[in-house]
Amino acid sequence: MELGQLEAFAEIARLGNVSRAAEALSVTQPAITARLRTLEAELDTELFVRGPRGMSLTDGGRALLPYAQRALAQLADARRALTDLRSGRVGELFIGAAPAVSTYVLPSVLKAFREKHADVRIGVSTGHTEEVLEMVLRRQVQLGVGRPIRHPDAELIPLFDDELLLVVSRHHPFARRGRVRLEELGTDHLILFDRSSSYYELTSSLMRQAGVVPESVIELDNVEAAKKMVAEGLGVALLPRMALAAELRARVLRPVGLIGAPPVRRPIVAIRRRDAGTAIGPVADFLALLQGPRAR
Amino acid sequence: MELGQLEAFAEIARLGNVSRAAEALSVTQPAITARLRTLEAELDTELFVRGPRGMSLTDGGRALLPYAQRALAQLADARRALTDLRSGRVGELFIGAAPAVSTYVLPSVLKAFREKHADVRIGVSTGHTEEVLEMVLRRQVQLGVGRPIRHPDAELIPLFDDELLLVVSRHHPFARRGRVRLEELGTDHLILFDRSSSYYELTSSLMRQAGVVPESVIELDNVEAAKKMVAEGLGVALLPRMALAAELRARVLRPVGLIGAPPVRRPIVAIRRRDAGTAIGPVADFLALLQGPRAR
DNA sequence: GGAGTCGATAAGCGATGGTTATGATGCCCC
DNA sequence: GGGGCATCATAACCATCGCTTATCGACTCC
Repeated sequence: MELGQLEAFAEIARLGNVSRAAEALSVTQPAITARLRTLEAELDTELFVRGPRGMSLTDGGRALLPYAQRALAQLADARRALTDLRSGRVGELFIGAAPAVSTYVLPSVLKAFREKHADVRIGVSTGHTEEVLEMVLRRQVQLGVGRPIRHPDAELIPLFDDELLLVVSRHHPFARRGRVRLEELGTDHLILFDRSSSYYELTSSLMRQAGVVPESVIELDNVEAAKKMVAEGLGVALLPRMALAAELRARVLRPVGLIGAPPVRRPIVAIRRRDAGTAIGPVADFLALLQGPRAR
Repeated sequence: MELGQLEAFAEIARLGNVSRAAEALSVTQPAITARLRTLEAELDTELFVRGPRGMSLTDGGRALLPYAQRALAQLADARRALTDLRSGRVGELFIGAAPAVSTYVLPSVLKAFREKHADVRIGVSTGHTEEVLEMVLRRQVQLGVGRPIRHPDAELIPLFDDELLLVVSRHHPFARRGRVRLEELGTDHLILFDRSSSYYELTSSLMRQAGVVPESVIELDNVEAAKKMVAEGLGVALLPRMALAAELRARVLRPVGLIGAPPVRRPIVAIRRRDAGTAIGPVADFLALLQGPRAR
């Protein structure tokens, strides 16, 4: 039983005529005759009665027809489904992302994605990068976004570099100067966020290396609160740039350059299972969006 | 997209291994590799990721798999359906039959048929042969049974010869003699049935040819009543043998041979549409049963 | 009765898909 | 860490199968 045979069979049944069916399938009439003959031989069932005005289904043919049609329809659907998938128009997009990414990067990227992919189901799970890796490995999500973390089964795709930025309120003396030396932070209140975040450790070590012991430290568990406190003039903070886009644009917070300290960059990567192959469809499109300049 | 390719694809997906799939399909591994490659090329989609421990589905493969499985399942079902149909085990059997056939032949034949074909839907429509022909031509029934009646689209299959039999009650003087001359009927009451039936005309012409004018005639519209009347001694009747099986066996009615008159035989035939092809399945089995000696 | 339609058949050819043999790669275990 | 053992890919060869062209045979319809 071959597809070509079933196709021929279905067309003959539809058109009641071998020659017409051959034309419809863009082959010659003997080819169709042969297909039908071998099909009948294999099934050991006469499918049509050859009459002087063409072909008419036998009971056997009538019994076969719906199955053949359904099978062919399945394959047509399969083609369509794959085309849709490759086009990214439909399908699923489940993302695991680190908190800052989830809060400050995904919204705008997903908004852009949504515009072109209205029919894609989107899901976002937030967790620290280790948890994101877990989600990827367990296939709970197709794509993770976070800092680089090695695992034999995971592939890391660089997206962009995040940066820890020193920000102060617009009334703060640093705001005018634009650049300060690291040691000057010792005289100020330092606002740290989320001890469980990797940024905490980064910030601390930066301070230690410079021999700076901040006069006092406020510790918070989320960036939003930290930003508010800085804006209120309660202190200064080193915060990831990607979390600051809105405040910097609104000039509510001001960035201050650090003299004598290398910029603290954190690569942000996409995480995929190696065995997922080349990304296609929604995942591929979303990945492209993340890598594009818009994302930052 | 070929069936062999889909089969290979499904097997690889199931077994996660090209070599194993090849074994399962009784071909060599390169053949399966080639099938998969051409399938992937045609669909322009990677279906598996080749890992060191075998193959694992990509998103594309995962999307295709259910379609492929459903298509293959349809074809397996198709095979089964045709086998069932050819075996006659399941399906439909709609019969149109002349009244005498319907009443006196079909019950026993259908009983025998039922024993071997419990799952076949059976339908019987009764009508005179002309109506039976109509039913066949309109495809209301797959098979008609009646007397021969020509039509270009109808094929007639001889089944058996029915015979008009002279019967009398067991107390009738003829019963002892076993044979009488046609002319002797003139002194008796003749019971005729159903002026619309072809038997009426047959009987009448027989009488006319012999120059016999029965003393009196009772005309009925059904065979059952005629038999009852004969049994009650109200007269003699020429009735189709197939309607008399029970009474002859029970010796309630006695057959009487006619001297000097050729036996009046009526062929009973099956009627099918020519364009229905060779009968298969339930129809074929039923036809065989009708042609067999049991039917008579 | 001849033209036209329809399917079957024959012969030849090219493509396709199969086999065997071998290569490349990564893992596992000693 | 290196040999053996999986895995899948590739190459070369070959047979088969299916398609095309050309023709036939049967039947219809005007």
